[in-house]
Amino acid sequence: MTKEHPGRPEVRAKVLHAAFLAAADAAPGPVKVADIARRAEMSPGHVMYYFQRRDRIVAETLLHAERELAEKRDKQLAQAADAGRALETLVRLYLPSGRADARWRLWAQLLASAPDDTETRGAFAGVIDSWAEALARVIATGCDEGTMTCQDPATAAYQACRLMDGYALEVLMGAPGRSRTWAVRSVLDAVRRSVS
Amino acid sequence: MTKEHPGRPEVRAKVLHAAFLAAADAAPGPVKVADIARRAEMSPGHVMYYFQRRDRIVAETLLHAERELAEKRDKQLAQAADAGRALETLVRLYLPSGRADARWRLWAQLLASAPDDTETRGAFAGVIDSWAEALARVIATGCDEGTMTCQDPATAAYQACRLMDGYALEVLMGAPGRSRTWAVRSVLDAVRRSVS
Amino acid sequence: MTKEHPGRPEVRAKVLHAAFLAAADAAPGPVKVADIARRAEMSPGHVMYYFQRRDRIVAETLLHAERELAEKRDKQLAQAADAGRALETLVRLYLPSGRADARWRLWAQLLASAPDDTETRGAFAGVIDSWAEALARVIATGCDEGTMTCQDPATAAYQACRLMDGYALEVLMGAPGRSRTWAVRSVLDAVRRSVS
Amino acid sequence: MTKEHPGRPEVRAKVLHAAFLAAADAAPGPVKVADIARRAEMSPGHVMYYFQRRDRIVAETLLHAERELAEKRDKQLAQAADAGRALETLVRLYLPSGRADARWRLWAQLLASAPDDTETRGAFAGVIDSWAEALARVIATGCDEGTMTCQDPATAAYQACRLMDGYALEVLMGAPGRSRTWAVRSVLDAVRRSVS
DNA sequence: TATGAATGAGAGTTCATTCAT
DNA sequence: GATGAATGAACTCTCATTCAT
Repeated sequence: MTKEHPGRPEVRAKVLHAAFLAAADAAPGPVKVADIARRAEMSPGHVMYYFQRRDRIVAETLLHAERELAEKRDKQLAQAADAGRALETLVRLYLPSGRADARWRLWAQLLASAPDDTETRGAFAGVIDSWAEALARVIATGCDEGTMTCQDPATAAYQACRLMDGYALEVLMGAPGRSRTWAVRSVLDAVRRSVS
Repeated sequence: MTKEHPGRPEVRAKVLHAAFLAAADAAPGPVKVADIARRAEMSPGHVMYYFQRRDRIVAETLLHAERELAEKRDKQLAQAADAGRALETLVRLYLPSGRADARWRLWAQLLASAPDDTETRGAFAGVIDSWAEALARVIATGCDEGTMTCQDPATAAYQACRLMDGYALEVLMGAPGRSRTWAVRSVLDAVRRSVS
Repeated sequence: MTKEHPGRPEVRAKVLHAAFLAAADAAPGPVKVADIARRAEMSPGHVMYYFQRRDRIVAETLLHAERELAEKRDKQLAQAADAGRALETLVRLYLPSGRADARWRLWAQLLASAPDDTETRGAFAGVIDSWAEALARVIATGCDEGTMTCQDPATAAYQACRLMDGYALEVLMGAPGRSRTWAVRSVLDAVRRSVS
Repeated sequence: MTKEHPGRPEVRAKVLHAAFLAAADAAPGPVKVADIARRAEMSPGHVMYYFQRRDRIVAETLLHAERELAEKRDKQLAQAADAGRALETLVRLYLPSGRADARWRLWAQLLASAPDDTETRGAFAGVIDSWAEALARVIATGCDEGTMTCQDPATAAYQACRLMDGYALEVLMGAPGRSRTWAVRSVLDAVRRSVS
């Protein structure tokens, strides 16, 4: 899916990185091609040469960011001392860092004009599920360790991810008191209880 | 807060209604003032005369829609035969009808460029909390009836709402298999289990 | 000329006064009807009922302001101890108080879109000339008093007025150092020298 | 200051030229971007790509026109047979050609909404002063030639320029009898007398 | 590949003016 | 006379996208 694209992959990556940074910026609305180009130190025309439509940039940036984060996540989970620590790690990685979290801003932009083609939608579904699967493995490990109890880790994990989504929205909206710290604690409380 | 606005309140309501309908439309991106005006059968200038900034329309439309839905919700909950039915009613009202659900599209647009002023943010926080409170009452009733068990209805209700948010996002993204029906069933399952 | 206008003259005067105040306001551009209406504590529609076109308001406001100022001027000149004092009085009244001087701002707006009809233009020519005539009388008096020397007071006065116009523009442009004080002193110097 | 602008300088010049022509047009009010674009045979968007704000176009157009005129002026002054001719040349170049003089219309528009930033104001002050300096040189030359007498050419020149400003306003207002010819003659009379 | 000038459609917004009440 | 809602025409400005070089 990332194959058969024009241009050198390294340049594409540079654009994607630039778009990610641009998303975190003060600008509340959609990321602008010109902003991305400036950050990537190339011309807008060149950016468009790589990604024909602007929304592709947004979509692929998010996809790229999620893939990188998934790698990081799996690496950290593998190094976690126990399932409890792993759970905490995962939650911290998943939830937004605050109102300006680039990854979640991209999600919001994507939602505001959800892509039409099923292929892209499928790719995002995969990304979403990968978190649930990772969490399921953590829970399963916890069960093996005897620190957690769960009859259906897959379902529990999936629902925990949906719960995190909900808390993420609260953080993004930035209502008073809905900070990242609050969200992390709330989610951890809820998930721990559900697997105890 | 909604007071002291220029123009007759009935016309404001008409605009709000038009904006709501416009949001549900095929149009992928943000609602356009011209679209709203056309639906309300007035000129764009007139629309701007009532709401000086476009984002105010979006915000107030969602607020208005939520208030109306809250009324409907409370009415229906009052008429529910028992807490079980009430729960189902609430979940069905909360979750999006599908990818084109106007209310949830407005939420998405709002998230994509979250308002800066704390006042507006506070208003939305209130709207969000009102659902949790309603659900808490349902759960409390269920406990009284003996059909539910819950030590902390408020927290359980709040988390159930966040869970619904997460499922709502899935429906909005429209991945294959993530239909409204699936979401309703999944949420009901989860919530019932948590209060049993 | 001020006759045969619709509406009570007192209301017209109120509008004119409001427009004058509005011109002095922070707003750099042309005075807006809505601003005038707000200050006059009436509706925009009502303002338009009195003055059919916006530019008429501007023109009549300036005319009105000039007439009032002319009255004030003549009164003060009559009370002046001698021609020297009278000269100073006149110059101080004529020159702008600063960058936000309402009267001069109105002149600037008028210049930016000079009226087409000869009648209005004639009225303004009259206003302009009235200053020259007043100054001519001052100079003549000075000659009588023996404190000034001038063979052609009318011409000298007219040119002095044009000189003041030029200095007024400098003050309006607000270049560093071009303050009202500087303008007053410069003009007085020049005029005194020319009639000595 | 004029450097580091986007776009080729030749195109910028074309826009400036178009804006200058547009200012002279029948249109009474401020120059419109669309008019400029049409004359420059480009799209409004393109015009905005070169000058991000409309008022910059006005300001830079006038600045550009003044610079060109200054060049022309200095060239003609250098070729003038004597100071008397030079004086006449300068006055003719400075005064408006009539009510529709583009340069003076731009000045009027600028005055009607004087720029806020000191930098721009400084640039205009420079332009204004350059005329006074040129005239001062003419007068100095006249003194050398023995055809003029003046103890302080700088001040005399500055005041002569202010006098011309005043006459220019009269021509712009277009009162009956206030033609360019009249203004030229009047100014020349006055200035000659002051340096004789 | 790479540039960045050029486009053009269209967005939001403003505002004088009108008109029903 | 008086209101202020309603209009609609314009205007400036933005921005993804294209294209000649």
